Amino acid sequence: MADEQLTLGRFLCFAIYSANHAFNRVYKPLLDKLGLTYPQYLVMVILWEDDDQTVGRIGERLYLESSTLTPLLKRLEAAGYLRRERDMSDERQVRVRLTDSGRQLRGQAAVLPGCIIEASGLGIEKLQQLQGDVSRLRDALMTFGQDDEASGK
Amino acid sequence: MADEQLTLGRFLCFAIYSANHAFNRVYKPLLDKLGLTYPQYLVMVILWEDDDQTVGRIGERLYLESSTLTPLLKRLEAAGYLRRERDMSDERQVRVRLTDSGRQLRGQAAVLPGCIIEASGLGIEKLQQLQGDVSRLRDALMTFGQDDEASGK
DNA sequence: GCATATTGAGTTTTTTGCGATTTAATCGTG
DNA sequence: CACGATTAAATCGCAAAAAACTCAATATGC
Repeated sequence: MADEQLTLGRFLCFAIYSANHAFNRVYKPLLDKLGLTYPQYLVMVILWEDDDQTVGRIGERLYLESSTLTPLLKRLEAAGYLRRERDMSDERQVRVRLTDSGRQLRGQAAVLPGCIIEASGLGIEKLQQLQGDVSRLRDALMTFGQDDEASGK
Repeated sequence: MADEQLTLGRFLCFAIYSANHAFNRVYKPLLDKLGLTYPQYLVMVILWEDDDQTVGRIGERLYLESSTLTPLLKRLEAAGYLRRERDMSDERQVRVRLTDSGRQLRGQAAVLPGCIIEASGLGIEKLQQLQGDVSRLRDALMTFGQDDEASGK
């Protein structure tokens, strides 16, 4: 029973870990053409959905700290895809906005999700269900972490 | 239809990406006590299952290249958990073997999977099903990548 | 038996990611 | 208003991961 749990628990985390790698490998050649890395692509996706967000808000959605995002955003700024400007009314915040070049990239990136769906070899329903299950798992894991902090300290 | 695909494909990869992060965060405090990182833990798990493997074989099972594994294995060697020795009969290969200290670590790591199962908040059946689904997704993505190389080049 | 191809690890460099600390701006309270 | 507390982002230092490339050992073809 204990051994059974051992095996199961180990393998779900490994399945997620290796599936993440596999996604990376499929995305890599496609993203190379756009000059983006995978985390950079995720930031662009967020901005294509809602332009003009603060660093903190982007971090909330991607679960990343400012220490990770700041250099990443600077690289995207250097590539000409976005601008970083202090908010007028609250100068602690930095607002991130797409440039024309960044908006144009969206068209070129539009083929990506289709490629991924094809590569997954799964139907839309199954993909949708998996996305829901994995997202709920993530939320449970994150909640657990917070509980731990609250009770442990 | 095209837009629907866009959203789905994007979010499944993000669900996996963020779930992987969440696993990392849950594992981190537990692994810190053992002086291991998450990928280092995965290597140890493989060696606990089958000791005395080559770098290449470990890479096959974890889907990692030697460029990733070599530095990682050197750190584990420096920590005293394993030894790396050239194979006598084929000196291109390096055989990786646990030390006594590395074998002892298994006992301390035994609590981890239970913690992860608890953190996931899911039942054994659901975990098992998810593990299967995500593993199959990974295999499909990897097969696609290989097809791509074979036909594309 | 020798030249070439292939294989297996290692090296180098860039990006990612986190924790701890720092700086600057804003908020609250007296 | 002024003081300290809080917030947002940036910086620094570090470990890790991934890709491109190199190097050495073995295998293969002639």
